[in-house]
Amino acid sequence: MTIFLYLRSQNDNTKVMEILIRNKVIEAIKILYGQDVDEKQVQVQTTRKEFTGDKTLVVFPFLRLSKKSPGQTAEDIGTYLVNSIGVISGFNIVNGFLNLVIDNSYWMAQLGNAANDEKYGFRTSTDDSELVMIEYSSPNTNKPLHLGHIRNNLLGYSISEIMKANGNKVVNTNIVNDRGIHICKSMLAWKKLGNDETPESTGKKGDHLVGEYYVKFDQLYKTEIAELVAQGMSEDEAKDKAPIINEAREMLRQWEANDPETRDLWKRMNNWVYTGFAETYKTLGVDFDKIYYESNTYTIGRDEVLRGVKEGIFEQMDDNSVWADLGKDGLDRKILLRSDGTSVYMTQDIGTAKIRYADFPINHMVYVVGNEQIYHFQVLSLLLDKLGYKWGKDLYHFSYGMVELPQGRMKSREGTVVDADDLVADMIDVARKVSEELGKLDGYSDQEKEKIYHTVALGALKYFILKVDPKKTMLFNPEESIDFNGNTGPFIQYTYARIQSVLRKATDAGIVITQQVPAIVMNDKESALIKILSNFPDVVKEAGLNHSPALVANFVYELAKEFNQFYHDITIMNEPDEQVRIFRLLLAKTIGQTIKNGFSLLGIEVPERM
RNA sequence: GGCCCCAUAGUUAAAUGGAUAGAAUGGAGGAUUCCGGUUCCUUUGAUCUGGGUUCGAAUCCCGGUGGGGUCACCA
Repeated sequence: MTIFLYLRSQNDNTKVMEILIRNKVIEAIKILYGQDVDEKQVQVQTTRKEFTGDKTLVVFPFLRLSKKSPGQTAEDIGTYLVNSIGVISGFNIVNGFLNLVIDNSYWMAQLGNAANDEKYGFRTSTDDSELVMIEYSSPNTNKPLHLGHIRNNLLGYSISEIMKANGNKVVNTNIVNDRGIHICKSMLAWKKLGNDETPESTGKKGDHLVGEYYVKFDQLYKTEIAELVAQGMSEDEAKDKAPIINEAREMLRQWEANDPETRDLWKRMNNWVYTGFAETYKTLGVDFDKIYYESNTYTIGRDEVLRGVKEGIFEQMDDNSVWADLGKDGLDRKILLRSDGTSVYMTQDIGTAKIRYADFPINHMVYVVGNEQIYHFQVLSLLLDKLGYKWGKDLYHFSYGMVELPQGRMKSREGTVVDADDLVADMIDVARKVSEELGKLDGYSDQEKEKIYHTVALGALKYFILKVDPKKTMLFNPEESIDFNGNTGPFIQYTYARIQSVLRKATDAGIVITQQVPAIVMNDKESALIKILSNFPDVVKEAGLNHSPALVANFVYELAKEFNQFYHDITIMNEPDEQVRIFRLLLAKTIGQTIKNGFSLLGIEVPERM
């Protein structure tokens, strides 16, 4: 049959059927009505499940070409398609929608494709694949990671995996905000109040210890402001004149001047933080190919800004501060260097961008950063463009919404944050409790059990966050801990574990599951499963185009849910016909593999038992 | 105030301009001699508002309302 030859000739087999149908529809309209039709007018989509059929053609756009009723037009085209495409075995018409029925032989072949490909749905990169650099995480070294960072890290990692699955070469990068006035604040507070406390002496995780001093700085600062205001100073003036903030500013100048004592303290405290971060990253299962530090890139940014001044792109004021006037671009004036010559965030990002493009042949740069920085990236893109970098305009800011608590926004300075480490620890406790009640892990060692609790806890957390549209602000209520039932990670992990359990039983019974699909007559449940399964390559592609982990999450859930219905209604191991039994085992195995592949795009592991 | 984003069942959330707006959770009721009861089935309940474009609008355009962000010599 032509369709199968066509399939084999295409490495990229997404939407093959839709494309074939579309081409035949164009042909049909030419032959039947003598008219040319625009490709975009031919809409072929998957039939909604309440109707009979597999693919649906919308015939409304053709009515003015056919000059016939919707029903008659659909009848004409349907007949033509049945005669010209072998695997279309029939059609029905409902309200101007032409539903095409595709023969089971086609779906059998689809299962064969999937079953014989461990990386079904994924494309591999080649020498001429595009290089995508993805920046995510981007922590400050003055406080530990919190729930907001978790959303960032999970999105960044997942987008990276999705881009890889679409055949791109990917470099995961992290820019560490390791310098600046905010870092000096925690250093200063430690110097004043720290009594030489260290992670070792206190038993605290390094990033947590440093974070405590950042909070202490803010408390001191607020006290001083209140005192000055009490003496009759205005709030704004007090904020500027408070002794401790001026000490912090002086410390930043000392740091930029390479003062040895300041630099030593800085290195020491940053190293505490890095040790802490490494632990959190490991727990979350995220990693980076290349880490940049702003302490290394800000000078490059400063040089770029000064070049801009020389070339008349930016202006230097009498007090030495440097500004970009973006009035003509519809934006405001933006400071690039302070009057004391020190750098700001924007300066650093200019330097970081420049060095990245020097280090890698980047085709596509993605910044995974919260939506409160939309303006920042708009400006960054413009500034780089003005500085003469042709890629400046191409930066893609993947912005995502805040994570809010029931009482509102998290504020690290006020200590109202959900700490990343605490949250994960809580999730693991819940997973342990649920698992112990079920007792499926009896006989496992404590170490094996802990590994599974970790997998399930992280699965719950990651799925909970990634299934939500990244654009949307999400509410997280720590009181109602994340569900393990319904549309959740553990539900899908459970489905996977269940499949593995059946496969183990089959192996124990000496059944060999061949890669060859047995030629049996499928029932409706079986073909329904294959139809969902065969969408996977397309979902991977769409997820890549839209940078959307949520599409993958929805797909995997749909697949798992359909499998559970199948599993509930139809026996696998008790099926008397051996060929049918093997077919079902192969189907189950392939679905398990696809769940695993889909979840890998979300950074979620699947357990063999749970 | 300028600019940007968001608005769908009580709650969390789907839907390249297409059919009767699809799920989960919660509530109510039920099934399963089962290969893992974290399963399955039934029921309840939603597109903020007013115009416009279209054969067709949750979706696109304009005006409201509500919420959030941003416009720092913070990052």
